[in-house]
Amino acid sequence: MNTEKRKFSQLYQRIYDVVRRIPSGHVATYGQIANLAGLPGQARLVGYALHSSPDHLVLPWHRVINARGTISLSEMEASYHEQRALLQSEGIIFTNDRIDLQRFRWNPDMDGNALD
DNA sequence: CTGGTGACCATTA
DNA sequence: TTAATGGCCACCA
Repeated sequence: MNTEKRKFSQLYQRIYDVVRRIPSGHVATYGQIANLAGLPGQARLVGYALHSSPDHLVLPWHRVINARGTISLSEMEASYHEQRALLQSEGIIFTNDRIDLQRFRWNPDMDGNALD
């Protein structure tokens, strides 16, 4: 129906879907999300989708960072500090504004299967 | 239709 | 280590 302003395409939904699966205490990169959403090489789209992510969708958007392990926002923006605070509250550790991806990156394979 | 933009990324120097 | 470059393509004016 076109009466409803279609701000998000099915593509966005796919992206939001993956983002929703990131567990607390872990992070994923934009590229990683793109791959899991079946959109390889479309990291930028993930960023775009999150940027325009509507408020009524409750997403763990703060768990998505760039491949360098840093927050992709300007420190001048309030959302930067918000993201950082949220991550820290989940146990993520920042070292010089950088997160150790080796340690905190979400591994979707062990999402549900405990293969300890 | 066209052109500019971007919460990105891998590669190269 | 940082900096520059090309690629990617949905979205928007």
